[in-house]
Amino acid sequence: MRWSRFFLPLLKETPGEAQVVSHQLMLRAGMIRQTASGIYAWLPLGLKVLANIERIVREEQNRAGAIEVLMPTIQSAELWRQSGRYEAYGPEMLRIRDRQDREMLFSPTAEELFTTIFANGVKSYRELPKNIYQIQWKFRDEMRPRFGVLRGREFLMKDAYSFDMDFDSARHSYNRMFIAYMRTFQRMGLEAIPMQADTGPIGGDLSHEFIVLAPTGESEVFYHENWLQPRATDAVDADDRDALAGFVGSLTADYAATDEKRDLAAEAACGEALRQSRGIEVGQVFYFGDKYTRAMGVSVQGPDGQPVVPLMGSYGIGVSRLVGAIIEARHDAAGIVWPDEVAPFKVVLINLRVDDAVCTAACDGLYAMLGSAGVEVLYDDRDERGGAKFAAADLIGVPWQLVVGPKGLVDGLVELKRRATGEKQSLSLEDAVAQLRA
RNA sequence: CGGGGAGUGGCGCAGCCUGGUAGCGCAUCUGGUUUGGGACCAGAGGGUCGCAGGUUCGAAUCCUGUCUCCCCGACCA
Repeated sequence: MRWSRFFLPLLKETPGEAQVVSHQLMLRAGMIRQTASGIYAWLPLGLKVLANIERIVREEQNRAGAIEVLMPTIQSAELWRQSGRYEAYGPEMLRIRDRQDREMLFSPTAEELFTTIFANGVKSYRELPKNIYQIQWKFRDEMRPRFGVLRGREFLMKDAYSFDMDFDSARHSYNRMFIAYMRTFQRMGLEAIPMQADTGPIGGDLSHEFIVLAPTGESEVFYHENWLQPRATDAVDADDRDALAGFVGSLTADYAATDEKRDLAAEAACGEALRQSRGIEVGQVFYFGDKYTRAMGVSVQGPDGQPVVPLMGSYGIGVSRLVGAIIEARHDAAGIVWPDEVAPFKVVLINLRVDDAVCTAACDGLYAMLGSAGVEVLYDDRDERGGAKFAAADLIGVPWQLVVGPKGLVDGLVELKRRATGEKQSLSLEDAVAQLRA
């Protein structure tokens, strides 16, 4: 993409509305614009990041055996009356009336609809287990939206729902999602800590929140310092029920809890190793048994011909929130530092002298070579001074900066710089392309 | 919802107390000089001061109402 043809409105100054660093950087880097309290428009750069996060989430869900669907955002109140939540959910649910004065709502979560769709399509125990998910916009009319996309009212969420015949199987479904979540966040460059958590309005008796440590986080969290070490998540066969249960058990052996679920005895056992900090919740997994299937009269036929009420879990990831959470965890004084897998581009090609025919020819050539090598490149072909280009490249946080100027070209060299570390190397054009291709 | 604060060109702000018809920096446009870490000179465009009502000869400024946004608290992916 040529910068001159892209839509990337950068801000030199921080808008007064933004208080936390991720919000400030998202506005300054031209990723989002606010349109109403807690509601954001996603501009091209932000959308590319959002799509990358979505892709990682999707790949890991699919890998864990979940099946993707897409539900409507607008749902009928009737559906929610069946579970009793239309009244119970309260003012956080945005209620709408259509032209026939029918009561509708903008979905804040989708247990009812998934349960209904499941019940319509699955009649036999032979078809279980099932785990179906979507990545869809939700709306929760929060009392106080804040911190940009970290607490928006409209937000993109991955929500998965598992259906099993018995507790052991349901527990396995839960564990599969648990490990998928660990992998998902690691791929985004985050160490998310699973913490025992309250189940809240969804209900149920087993739940973990996945928390990214950050000083701006809204949750107060307590954990054993062992959690500060990265965890291997590949070392288990997720299809082996006992092995996976053991693995998840060992992962959760170290204490970690949010402030609603503190265990003072466990904290005492941690001794000096107990840590307290703030965190951002990026995902939550719940097991809640037959809460919805029973309320909504859902059953499948068991092996003996008798009806069995399936047991459910639900699993959420805050996809749009992750954009903010990653920035909170990965930035410096100059701007964002994207982890490779979520970066909107792999490299910024910086043409230091667009007025210099040799320099521009070299850049155009590099742009073409990188393009045909399949490298996602943002080509800064704007008529700006070097300093402005470096500052802009640092702000948007693309992992590599390929700097091309007449001085280096005298010796046939360009400079390849790593955004995260500031390491620079001088290379020939061909070597630079080869390195970026790798 | 309770408590606090703010709405003035695209962004950041001053002016308001003590009414006299709007200003600064950045950004934008034109011309020129420049160009390896946010250039310089000259010129230009752009604002019914959130909205409505009131007071006054006259309102960004005073009064009333209203809308929106932000911050702190109780709730949540």
